[in-house]
Amino acid sequence: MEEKLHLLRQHFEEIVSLTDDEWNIVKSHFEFKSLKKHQFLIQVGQPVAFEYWIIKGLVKAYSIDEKGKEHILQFAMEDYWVSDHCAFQHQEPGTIFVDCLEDSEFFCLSLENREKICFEVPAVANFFRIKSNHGYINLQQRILSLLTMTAESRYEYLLNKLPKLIQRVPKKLIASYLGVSRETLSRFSS
Amino acid sequence: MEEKLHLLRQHFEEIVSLTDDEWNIVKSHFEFKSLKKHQFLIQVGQPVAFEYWIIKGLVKAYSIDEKGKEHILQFAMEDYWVSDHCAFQHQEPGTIFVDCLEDSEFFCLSLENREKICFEVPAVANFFRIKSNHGYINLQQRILSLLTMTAESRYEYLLNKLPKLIQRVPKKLIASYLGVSRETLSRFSS
DNA sequence: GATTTTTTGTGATGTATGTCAATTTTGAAA
DNA sequence: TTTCAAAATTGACATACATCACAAAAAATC
Repeated sequence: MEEKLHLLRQHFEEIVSLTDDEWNIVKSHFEFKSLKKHQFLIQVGQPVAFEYWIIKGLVKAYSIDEKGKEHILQFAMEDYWVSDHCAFQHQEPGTIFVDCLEDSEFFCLSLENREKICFEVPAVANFFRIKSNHGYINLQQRILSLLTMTAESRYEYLLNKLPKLIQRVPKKLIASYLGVSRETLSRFSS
Repeated sequence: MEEKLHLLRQHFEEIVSLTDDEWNIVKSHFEFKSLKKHQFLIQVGQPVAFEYWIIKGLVKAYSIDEKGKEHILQFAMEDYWVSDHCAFQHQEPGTIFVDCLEDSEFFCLSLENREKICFEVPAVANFFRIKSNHGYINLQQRILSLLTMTAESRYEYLLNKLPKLIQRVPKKLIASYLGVSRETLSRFSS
């Protein structure tokens, strides 16, 4: 476990510096969790007690529409954060599903604990501020890609941006992430 | 000007508390700017020196594709923040345009000053952290709406969510925000 | 290793939405 | 008030992509 916590510390220290004392405060506010492939991290209607940092593994966050079709909001793997941020932030029942595409391990942070360490250790507030800002920028780019690009060029773009991901994830899920039917994706060239 | 700064303070204090001393530090790091309708706040290829909090007015943030078509990333009005966050964060040339749909006034915050007040006044780091988080949640919902909803229901949804905006903005811009042609939007019922 | 399930590929067909063009309406400027 | 430019509407037609159906391939499970 010490090794895993060390990875988390590295993750923080990519953005901000922490003293050993600060780190000891921070790390004591996380819980460990491990799930097998196909198990759920978050479900619609259930409480969303945590934000999760992924130690290892791969998950998908998605919603299901009236017709039962799955729409993927995010893939998240090692070193990513994932949650139903909306439900988590407002402490409301989940609005999306998150489940494991591979056996996965997480460090879990409750809202209470997050606010606690953000106010006790200012560097942590800055860490999450900067992380959240990066996330915002990413989502803006995804929105632009949905507005400006054809399904095929979104696919090419993703192939370039996250080639490793494509290999770990069935194409029908990639299709669902891109907002295109799996049949159409299958007709694309590369 | 004191009145306008007071609005900004209120904006911060909706999320975090600030002592008078803290506020004096914070406010000294903002600059005032005023633009007329049709003037640019940010242009592609130009430096993006600031993030802007809108005191009054209305702007659109958009990119222009190879065919010269405009795609609206965001409308921003009173009490909103706007910038080319990506270019701003990395201090690179702008990748989008932001211009005024109405005469507008702004408080401007440089990257250097933002980082300064975030590290000098922890409450400010928390303010931006929480704001950024809210922004992230909003963008996630917009992505879901682009993935799951038809153009028509996205329009209805927007009518409900931001009725005031619709009245201040020509429909062809709404169309561009929704990712639909103005002709198609014009054929929708309500 | 055999069997079942999941994933992928491909054809035929339907549909939402885009594009082009012309007209009307609205609103801003003089 | 008149004039002019921008915005909105409407029709005809084009197209990217969805859907349905079925078959093949690959992967998971027993």
